[in-house]
Order: sequence, then structure tokens, then C-alpha cells
Amino acid sequence: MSRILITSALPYINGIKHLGNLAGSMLPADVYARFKRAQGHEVLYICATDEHGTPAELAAAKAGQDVKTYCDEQHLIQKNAGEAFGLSYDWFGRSSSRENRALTQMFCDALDGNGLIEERTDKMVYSIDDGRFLPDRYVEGTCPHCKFEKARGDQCDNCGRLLDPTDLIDPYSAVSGSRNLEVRDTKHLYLLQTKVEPQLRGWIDSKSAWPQLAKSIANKHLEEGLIDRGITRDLKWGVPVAKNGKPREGFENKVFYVWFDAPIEYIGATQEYFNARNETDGWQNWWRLDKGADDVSYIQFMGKDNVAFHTVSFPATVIGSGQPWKMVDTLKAFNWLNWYGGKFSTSMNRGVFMDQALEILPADYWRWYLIANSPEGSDSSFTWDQFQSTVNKDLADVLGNFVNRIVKFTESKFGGTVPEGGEAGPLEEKLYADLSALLMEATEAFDVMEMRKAAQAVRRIWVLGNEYLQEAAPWTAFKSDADRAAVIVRHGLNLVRLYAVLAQPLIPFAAKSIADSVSVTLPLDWPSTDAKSELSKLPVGATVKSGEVLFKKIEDEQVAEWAERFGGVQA
RNA sequence: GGGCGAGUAGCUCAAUGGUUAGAGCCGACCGCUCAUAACGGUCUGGUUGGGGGUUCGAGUCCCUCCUCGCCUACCA
Repeated sequence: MSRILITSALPYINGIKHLGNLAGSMLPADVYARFKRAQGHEVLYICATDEHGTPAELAAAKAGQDVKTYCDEQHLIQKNAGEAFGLSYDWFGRSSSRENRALTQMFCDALDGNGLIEERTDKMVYSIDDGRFLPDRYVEGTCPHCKFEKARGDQCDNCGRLLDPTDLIDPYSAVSGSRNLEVRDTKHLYLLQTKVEPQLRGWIDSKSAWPQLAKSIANKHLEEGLIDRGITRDLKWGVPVAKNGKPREGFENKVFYVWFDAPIEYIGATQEYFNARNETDGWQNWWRLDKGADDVSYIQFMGKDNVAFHTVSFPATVIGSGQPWKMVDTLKAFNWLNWYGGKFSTSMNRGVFMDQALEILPADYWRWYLIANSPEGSDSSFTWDQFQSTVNKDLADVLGNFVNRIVKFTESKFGGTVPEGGEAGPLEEKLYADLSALLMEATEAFDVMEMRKAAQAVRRIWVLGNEYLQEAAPWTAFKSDADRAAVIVRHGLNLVRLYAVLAQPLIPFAAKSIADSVSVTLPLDWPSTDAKSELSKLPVGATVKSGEVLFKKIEDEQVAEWAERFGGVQA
């Protein structure tokens, strides 16, 4: 059994995440973590909130809170929402932790020691009334090309042209609206990525198994030529810029750029986890190649917007440190989940956020839909109709009803216990063959993280159960041949057990209910492809009992109500 | 502007250059009666965005045009 390190991109602290964020990194990472645990591997699944940066400061100000308090609250909200969704992090950390601060400063020192850090003076827009420097996109004004009046300093949303803040006509602060702006000199640290380009290129070339999306983004940056990158910002909230443990001269009021410290938090959060367990060195054999991490497989999950940072900037930091850090082996990138052809949007009241989703339906409904329709190959679309039919057909009709029909039948005809007697016949042999093939397919799909394919294979295994019952017809056999009926029911109940096992990564809450109905306790090991053996695990005489309906169907009226509430209306 | 990706059935998506382009949902019909008005089966449904080319053979490769999405390093 191997050791598997899994991270999902850190959700930004700025408010609770919507279903697109969930579908594009945290949920698939969780499914994979659960799958690998079921296979018996030692898994460490790490996530955290990404708490630094301008948007956090502004959101806190808007909420009338200081940034620390704001982040404390939001972190807890996100942590709870994740847990309510069944996200099985081993640790959900915070990029503002002391562990991450120390690591971030250490990385900078190491890079500095290797001659990869340089101080440079930039010109940036300063807002006198706001008392702060403004990132390019927080300066707005009239586009010099198309005269659009709300163009941002980095790009005009109307004509799409790339801009410099000083290009804007009549610029104003997007934070306060103030026009009292000036350009000031400000000193920043630059990471000289150009100097590590050969090593970086070599490393990326060695990753032949990366998905196309990741590889093409990484190569694009290399082919265009890396540029040196500013890694500090004029902000108060962040990791203070230090040198050898003391504030760096001339940088007393500056912090590291959020994208510099955020990926480091993967390591920081692992330290937080082990520190909380009083195993202060425990993190090292996950992350340090000189401390035993060489046998770790490291998989990162993220949305496509994160790929450049994970394939270029962060690796440049790690490589540049000259230290033996574990680097990512496999990278799984997702496209966007769209909302009625557009994006999820808070401001326009479009889309469903994690907390709202759980207000209206249990986590498993969302988990199943989001995995079965995972935006893997390209962007995918959420619609209420699609969601309703996916949940009703797959979960309620195909899976839920299967469990219910065989369990109820056992209760009424066999006294609620797994019956004995009879021998498997040709129908069962066919079932074994079909099931073995599908188990292999599902396992392979999970293994290579093809989530849609995995869900599809699992669904076909559910269908197989219904097909088998239909053909074997225990209700008919029961009238003439009790032994034959017993064989069929026993196989049906074993299928129920198998469905509980297979459900563990995807719909973990339902997995437990299914397991309860045939008196087995989770977690259970991932099945082998020997279907005959998998279908003989339930002991004869074990108690079988029906419970509440596994999945309630979504009614048309509910869909109408939600579409109204969440803005999902057909254009 | 540059780069990357996508465009396939009414909808959501599949298809190492190789029979007649497949699933699921929706729709129609048949069967079954254990079950959540469920389940199983059959059928309907396609000029694979347009045009051109390479090839014995193209959804797949090449060229071109159209549409959409993302990235373009100071939002994260």
C-alpha cells in the first residue's frame, strides 16, 4: 500500500464557495481520497482557506470587521460547510497560520540565499483617500480605446483590451470611488524565475502523464518565456516580509503576495495537522525527500485558473529554494461548472452556494450530480432540470428503489434475514461476468481520476442489479421453488452490500444507510474484481431491515421554487 | 492582439484514423408486479458549426471561416 498526499486548491476566504468551486477541486479531491482510503492506502488529504490579499481586506471592511476577525469567522463557516458536504479533509488549515508564516519567510530566505530574489522599484497607483496602493484592477476609469466608463486598470471588460492603470481616462478608486490618486514609487521583491527556467522546464518535461489542460498551460508560459515575478504587496494583511527572522529593511509595511504564500500552505497545513496531534516532525515524511517522502504520491486538484500557479510559479519557488521538497506528481485540473450558460455570480444572485445547497437538499444529492457531471473535458452546465432528473433517476429510482425492493421482499418473504439454500445458476454466472467487467471499469476510472466515467460505471452496476432481479424474478420463483428464490434474494442482498461499498467515495452518507439495511458496518474495503467472491460476503442469517426512503424525489414544485430563488431561469 | 480549449440527437455528454457515430435524460410503445407511479425491454431522434483538403477510409488529421469559454503573470 502506498502513501498518497492529496491537496485541493485552497478556497479563498472571501465568502462561502459556490457549487462550481466545490465541483472543480474540493469534491473530486475528496472522492479520490475516499476511494484511495477504501483501497487501503495511507491517505493525507489537506486543504485550507487562502486568507490573504486585497479582496479579504476589502470584504472585511465591507462587513465592518477587522480582517483577522473576518477571516476567523469565514474560516469556520467554510470548514463547517465542507464537513457538512462530507469533505473528508484530514486537516483544513489556514494560510494565516504561524506555520505558514514561518515557511513562507523561510522560502524567501532560501531563495534570497540562492540569489533568486531582487529588490525592484515599481510605480503603482496610490489612493490618498483610501490610504492604500491599488492593484491594477482596483483602479477603474474610462477605456482609452472604446470609451467604456467602467474599464478596470488591467483590462477593459467592454472591448477586452489589456490596459495599464495609467492608460485610463479619469481614473478613480474602485474601493471608494475617490479620484484623489497618484502614482508612487514602491519597492518590491521579485522572484527571478528566469534563472530557474532550465530546471523548471526539465521538471515539467518529466511529467508526461499530466493532463493536456495542465501541460499546455505550463508549456505556454515556458514558450513565451518566464518573467520575474513580484512576490510582495503593499498591504497590511498577509505574511510580513522578513529576512532571517527580522523585518526586512524597507519592507516593514509590506507582505508577501497571496499567491506566493498560498501554495506553501499545503505544507503549512500539514504542519498544522501534525502539530495539533503533538507529532511535530510528522509532516516531514510527507514533504521532505530527505526525510522519507520519496515514496509519497502527490496529487493536486484544482480549477483551470490555478494551473499556471501550480505548474510554474510554485514549482519555481520550490526548485529555487534548492531544498529537497516533495513536488506534485499528478495534477488534475477542472474546467468550470456554468450556470445556465453563464458563470456563477454572487452579485447577480445566480447560482447556488454551499450553505444554500445544503439547506434545500442533502449533500449526497449534490455530490452525485456534481461528480456525474464533472467539468472534466470542458466547461459543463448546471440546470435545475438536469439536476432533478439526474437525482430522481439515478439515486431514487435506480439505486434507492433497488435497495428498497430487495430489502422489502426479504422482509415479507424471508423474515428479514439473509436466506440460505440453493446454488448459483446460469443467471448468476452471467451476473458475475458482467459485474466483474464493470467493477474493473469503475476501479480504473477512479484510479485515473476520471470522475464522470467512474460515476457512469457505478451507475451501470446499479442498473445491473435491476436487470438481474427483473430476469431472475424471485417473486415468481418463490411460489414454486423456495431454494431458487433464496439464491436470488441472497445475491440481491449481496448487491446491496456491494452498493454500500461502492457508494463510500461518492455518496458517503447514503453509503451508511445502505450498509445499515443489510447490517454491515463501514468502512469496508474497495471490492476486488472477483464478483463471485464479492457477492458471497454477506453471512447467511444476517438481519435485513428497511429504513426510511434513501432518496426522496425532487418535485417539480421544488424546482420551480429554487429556480425562482436562485435565479436559474431558462433564458 | 496572442495562446489554449470547445462546438456531435430536443437536453447533458461519449466515441486509439477503421463495420451502420453511442449512452443517460426527455418522448412513444410493450412487458413485469418485489419496489419510491418504481423496474426491464423495444423504438423514435444526427448533413458531427460552415466550406475546402489529405486518405482506401475523417466526428477524429491539415487549411480556412463562424460562434462560445478560459488564460494573458498586480483579483484570486
